[in-house]
Amino acid sequence: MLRLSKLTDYAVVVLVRLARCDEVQTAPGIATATGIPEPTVSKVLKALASGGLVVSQRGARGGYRLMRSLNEVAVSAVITAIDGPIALTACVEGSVGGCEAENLCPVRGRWDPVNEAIQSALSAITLADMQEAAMVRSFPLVLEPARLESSRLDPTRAVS
Amino acid sequence: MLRLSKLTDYAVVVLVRLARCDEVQTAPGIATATGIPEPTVSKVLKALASGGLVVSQRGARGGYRLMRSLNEVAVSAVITAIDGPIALTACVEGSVGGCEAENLCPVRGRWDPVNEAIQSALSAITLADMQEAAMVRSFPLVLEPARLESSRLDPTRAVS
DNA sequence: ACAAACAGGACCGGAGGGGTCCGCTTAGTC
DNA sequence: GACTAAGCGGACCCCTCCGGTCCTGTTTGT
Ligand code: FES
Ligand code: FES
Repeated sequence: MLRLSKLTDYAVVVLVRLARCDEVQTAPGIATATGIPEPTVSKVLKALASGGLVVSQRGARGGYRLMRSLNEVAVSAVITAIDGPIALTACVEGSVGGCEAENLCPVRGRWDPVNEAIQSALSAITLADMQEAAMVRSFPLVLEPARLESSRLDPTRAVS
Repeated sequence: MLRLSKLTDYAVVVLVRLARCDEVQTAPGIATATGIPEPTVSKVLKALASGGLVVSQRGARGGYRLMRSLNEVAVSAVITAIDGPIALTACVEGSVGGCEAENLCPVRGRWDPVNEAIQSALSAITLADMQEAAMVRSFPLVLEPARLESSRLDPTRAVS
């Protein structure tokens, strides 16, 4: 299902919340505002801070503050900050030793183009797009979508 | 890391192998040819058959055969057949009850555009592209890549 | 009738991720 | 200068999911 981690979802929630004012906001405050348990918020914010998406202010009256505005933050940046670099399979470039029978394998590193395509798509969407998406419902997908060739199979057609 | 399941990787291997001749090929045969353990090959082929990517011939002298040629099969079709419909988070359309505090949550279903973008990117790449990719190494990414804006952060720059 | 192959499950073990907690450091405040 | 409110870094556990295997039908050529 290509599921991305739930922490990334939380990260987006936190970032959007963080964008509502440019004052510093404490992790407990964000926790109560969003309903996400406080230790989890803390963990997410720590990851985002080390990823350079937010800046932290230590000490009393400390908290977190956005580093860039939402339309400067790509979704791929959030995913990278939380889940590490995007690597679809264990056999992408790097991590050479991970695969058994890699001399026989006929797809040595062929996922790389797919990987890059996804990264491109994710880099083209910013968090501002995402929050806009929920307001203008059923909007027609900002970036050029590379010609989605409508649904080859899957009779259930669960679009998600 | 946006990891996709290893079974999908195997599926691509199997499909590419299956394309080498249009005769039916048995699951044990493919297993020995690719080095993938036989029960796993069987499972993958079953999923692909139910997804409509291969057709099966039962009985003695049975086996599997490709239904479409490789350049007619999008990567998204393979992923959908193996891993089910692509759903980045638990909170995409459908599966309404899965999320706690969904009335508070400010990103209700905002992953949908991201989801569709990925699906578009994945639908634009066919298996033929993938096998071509490994031959013409470092090829410049067939589909228009929506302007990947080069690497905001991550000093390590692990591209994969 | 036999054998070879697929079909459709059940089943199990390990890895990974969500979630929590604790001790330490920093910096405002009184 | 002491206190306190926050972040920082890491260790930790538990649960879920996935990879991998196996077994019992069912089909079909020989
Ligand atoms: S599956 Fe790893 S190199 Fe092919
Ligand atoms: S996180 Fe599930 S609806 Fe927002």
